[in-house]
Order: sequence, then C-alpha cells, then structure tokens
Amino acid sequence: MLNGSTRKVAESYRERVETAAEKLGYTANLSAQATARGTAAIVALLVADIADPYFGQLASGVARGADEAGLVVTIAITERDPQREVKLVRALRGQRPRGLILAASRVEGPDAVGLQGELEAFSNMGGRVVVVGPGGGTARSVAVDNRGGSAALGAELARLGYRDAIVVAASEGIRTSDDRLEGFTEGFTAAGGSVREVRRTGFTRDAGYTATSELLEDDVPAGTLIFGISDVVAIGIMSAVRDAGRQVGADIAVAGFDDIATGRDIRPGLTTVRVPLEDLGYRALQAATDPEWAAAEPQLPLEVIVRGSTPPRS
Amino acid sequence: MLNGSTRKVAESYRERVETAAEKLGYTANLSAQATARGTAAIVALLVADIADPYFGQLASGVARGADEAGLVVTIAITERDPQREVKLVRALRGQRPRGLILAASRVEGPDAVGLQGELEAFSNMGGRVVVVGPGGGTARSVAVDNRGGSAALGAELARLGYRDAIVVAASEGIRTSDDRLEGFTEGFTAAGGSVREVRRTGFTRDAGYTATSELLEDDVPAGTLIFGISDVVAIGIMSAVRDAGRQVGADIAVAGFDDIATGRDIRPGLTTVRVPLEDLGYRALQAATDPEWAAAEPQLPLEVIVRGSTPPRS
DNA sequence: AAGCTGAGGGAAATCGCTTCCCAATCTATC
DNA sequence: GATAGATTGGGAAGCGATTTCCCTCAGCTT
Repeated sequence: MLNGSTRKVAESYRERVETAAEKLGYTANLSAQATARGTAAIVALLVADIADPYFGQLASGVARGADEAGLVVTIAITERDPQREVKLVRALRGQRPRGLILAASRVEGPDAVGLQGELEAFSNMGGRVVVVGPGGGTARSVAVDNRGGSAALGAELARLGYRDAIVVAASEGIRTSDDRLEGFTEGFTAAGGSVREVRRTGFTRDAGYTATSELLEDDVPAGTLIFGISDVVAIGIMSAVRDAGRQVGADIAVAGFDDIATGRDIRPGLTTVRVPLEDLGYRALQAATDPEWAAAEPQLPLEVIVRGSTPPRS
Repeated sequence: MLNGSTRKVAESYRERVETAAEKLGYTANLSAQATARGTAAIVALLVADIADPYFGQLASGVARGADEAGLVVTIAITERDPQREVKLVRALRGQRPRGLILAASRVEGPDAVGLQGELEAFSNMGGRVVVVGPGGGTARSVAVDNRGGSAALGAELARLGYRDAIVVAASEGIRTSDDRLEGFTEGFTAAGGSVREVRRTGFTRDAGYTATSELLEDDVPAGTLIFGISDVVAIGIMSAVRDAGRQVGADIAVAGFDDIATGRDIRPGLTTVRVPLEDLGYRALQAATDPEWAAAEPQLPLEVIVRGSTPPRS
C-alpha cells in the first residue's frame, strides 16, 4: 500500500512514512510486488549483440523510455541464433515483463516456428510484444522504411555517376536485408545503374570484411560501388578495401545503411541512410507500454547522407 | 520443487514433468521464486551510456557470463550523473538482485557520499557489489592497471620520437582519468618527453572534439602528440584535428586508451592500450556471483598497440 | 518378523506485497 | 440533530512460488 494503490492515506502520514522509509533505507520489494500484481515493471529487450553499435544506440533509446516510464530494462543477447532466441523468450517470460522488444529477429520464415509459439504464449500472458522491423502476428511493430530508404540511396548514387554496384547482403530470408537489397536495386537501376553482383553473408563487420576481401581477389574496376547492407558491414568493407591496397572513395566507393555514430568519424565519411536509431528504440518502448498505441507514424523518416566514401564521379 | 530445491526426485519423474511443462508452455514465475527465496536471479549493470562502445563491449562480457550462470541482466543508464546513480542503485535494490556491477562511477570523492550508503545497504541485503575500476568499501573490484598501461604507452611514444604532448582528460577526481594521466606523464617524461598541457573535459567523443578544436585555435606545432584519456575521446580528437585542417599522424599524432573496436577500422588506426573489455565484463560478473572469488589476478594484462595515428618520428 | 532407512507424497507456514471487504469516523444536507 | 454518503483504516485473503515438517510405504538388513 506504500506504492500507489487505490488506498488513500492522509498526506501527513504518507510523508512521515516515506521519510522514515528513506532513513531506514527501505525499498519496496519489486518481486513481491510483481508476484502480487501478476506482472513486473520490466521490459525485456532482445538484441543480437549489445557490443554492436546499432543495437547499442537502439538500446539507448529503449533505456531512456523505460526510465521515463519507471520500468526496468532486462537485456538478453541472441547471438543471432534462432534457437537461442526461442529459449530466451521463454526464460524471459518467467519474469512476467510488461513488454518484450525484439530487435533483430526473423519473426517469419522457417526458423521462426518455435518463436511464434513463444510470442503468442507471451501475449496470452498479458505481455506486449514489439518487433523492431517488419512485424507479424500479435506483435506490434516499429518499422523503418528500409526499402524506400535504400531506393533513395540507390537513386542518389546513380545520380552521382555510379553505374556499377556490388551489394554485400545478409542471407536470403532476412527481411531487413532483402528489403534493403530490393530497394537499392530498384532505385539504382531505375536511375541508370546496375547491380552486378550480390554477395550473401551476415550482418557483422567481419562478414563485410571477408566478403569484400574475396571479392577483391578478382579484378574489380575502379569506380565500382559496394553497398553494405548496414553500416557495420560497410565499415568492414572499407577496411577490406584498404587492406587489399585499394582506396575507398574515388577508386572503390562504399555505402551503408543506418548511420551509426562511427560512420561520422571515419575517413572518408561513410555515405549512408540515416535511421534515427535512438528514436526507434524509444518508440519501441512506447509501443510496448502505451495501451492505446496505434501504429501511428508507422515509419520513421529516413534521410540519405552522402559523405566522402562516394565522391561524385565526373 | 520444480526448480532445484533440496528435495530429491527420481530423474525419470523429473524429466516427465519437465517435458509436460514444456508442452503446456509453463514457465516458473521468477517473481514468485524471488519472493520466496528473498533474492532474484538477476544481476544489475550500471553503465554511463550503453551506446558508448566501451560500455557496449563491457556489457557484452557481462551478458555472456550471466547467461552461463543462468542469470538475467538488468541494465540501467547513469548518464554520468552521480545523483541519478544513487537513485538507480536504490531502485535496483528493490529487485533484490544477486549482484550489482558498477561500471563508470566514482565510488570515492564528495559525489559518492550517497552512493556509499546505498551500496552498503545493498551489501547488507545480501547482494554483492562489484566495481569495474578501483573499488572501495565492501565492494569487490575488477580493476585495470590504468597507470601502468598508460606509463607503457607514454614510454613507447617517447621512444617513437615524440617529445611534446597534450593530454585531454576528464575532470580531476575521476580516478580512471587521473590514473591514466599520471601514468602517461610518468612514462612519457621518464623517456624524455614532456606534457605541455592538460585539458579537462569529459569521457565522450564530443568532449574530445570540442577540447581539441579549442586547442587548435592556438598554434600547435607539427609533431605534437595528443593523448585522449579513452579511445572514444581520442576519436573525437581525430575528427577535430581533421576539421581544423590538420592531418592526423605525421602532423598531429593521436593516441587513446581501451582499444575499442572502432579504433581498428578508422584510418589511420588509433594507437592505444588494449584493454580486454569483454573479459573485463565477464570477470566482473564472476566477481558478482562466485562466492569464493578472491581477487585473483587483480589486474588484467594490458598491451600497447601502436598504429598509424602515431607514426615514428625520425 | 521386527527394525531401519530413504524416497516421496501432502499439508502448512512463509515471503512481501496487493486487493477486496467491512466497520468506523467524518461531512454535508435536510 | 438525525441520516445518507463519502473517507479512512483495519483485517483477511490471495499471488505463486519455496521450505519445513510429518507421515506413509517399500525395500533391506539382521
């Protein structure tokens, strides 16, 4: 009754009790509270890898929102393993969190069979599931216009004079990657370019590095553009380009997607599509807590940012 | 009794119950468990900013360890505000976590008055407090030899021919910064260099950028070395150097500390001291959970890494 | 056959809190 | 000044586990 239930208590008492509690160092036992109420003041966040700046920035937004809402954030790392993800969701469910935010998961496709079931169970228990990216089922989703953004990027790059591109993407079936790939191809070809090759790997820096190293063993003409499916991948690409003795920019141009902080500090700067990652996380949290969330503004505004990694070709 | 109490049950039964539970989608209510047991299977992690790669990598190690130990990680962001930090510790205490890991906090000094009290209360409740960095009081600590590492760095840089350095540090009283500053000065001067100026700001990229921009308004001779108290700061420094029309490397050399992932991908590469951040987090978790932890190997091994940002001066 | 041991069932107490119900007190209205 | 209505506060039940204690039953030993 100390923690804002329906009971009304005289203000004077309340204050007295509160200062006493303060002095004694008393803190309400959240677990007991959760037991009694049936739900805990917790939001669970699932990310692939918290050391990845993409997820770091996202988590930052989630944490901010949670703080404002008086919730605690619990974090779990999927390591991009669908099996693990299912297990984690199940384990997290034991906490009876108010919401569950899934960043970086394939909610669809063959890998997702177990997941869907878990998510439903979670929903049925009264928790809210939010998917960052294209959602499905009972889940709310906070999406980014990957397709539109990369189409715009492709168009812009073609306008800068690029005609020949290679895309380093993640495996087929991963929606974010597929959307970005399709969008880019669309925008780039519509404006006169053509995608010569698509390389399938993963979402990591090392994936980008390795793929590009292999790519550059063959003869890649100067003026080729390599589009990395995310900034993290693109950064790997840039390093590989350099390590192969080529130059980033006029020689081999590189572009990414997300606009993580690092992309602004490397030289040449990384051309990319700005995704308001922190906001995205913040809105995911809103979606997880706000009872009358209505998928308003389904897409966050994106913006193509051209930097030195793709200088205009004359 | 389903979750490992003293009771002994035949394995066969146990299995049967477990698969049944699996099928029904039952999950033990962790809150109830925590209420009954008096402590939750949770470790709380306090970081200044989860979007900062330093904390990201650290958190990554913590998360890995927690996963292995069957614990859930709860994360809270201090935003480098001591007041906030106290409040958070207090709030987190309500969860009755097994351990509390403090990364990036001043456990000492005038700001820490409230903190110490909270930490003690936490300890008295049976939770274990781990400080990443120089600890104090009841807290266990997982430390890094900041002083020795930066002394080695300073010595190495002097050996490379640098004689004139500026240090961009955090405010006085922040132990990590002070130790690194002292160590560097020691090592650098002992080997023939001299620290011309110390600039006090913060631990962020922008702090480094701003401080350096101001610095470069005056005439800074070519061949000067700027040491950023952490890699994040150093990256800000590099950007500022470039934006001021100077060159990183032969013109103005830059070094940092931590060896965050980004430092390997920027060009020129950032000279720094490698801190095994992930391990550090992992060990912090060990310290928080292992009952017979004995501060073994009090310091993790550090290593000076010279890259292109500090080319040898002939 | 009696006695001992250990496995396992069942009931009850406990954890710290919320929530519901009811009696007691206070206030406003006629 | 009496009565209905609104407030306040006390008490008990319940939340979903864990833990402890007691008891039964079967298998062995002597």
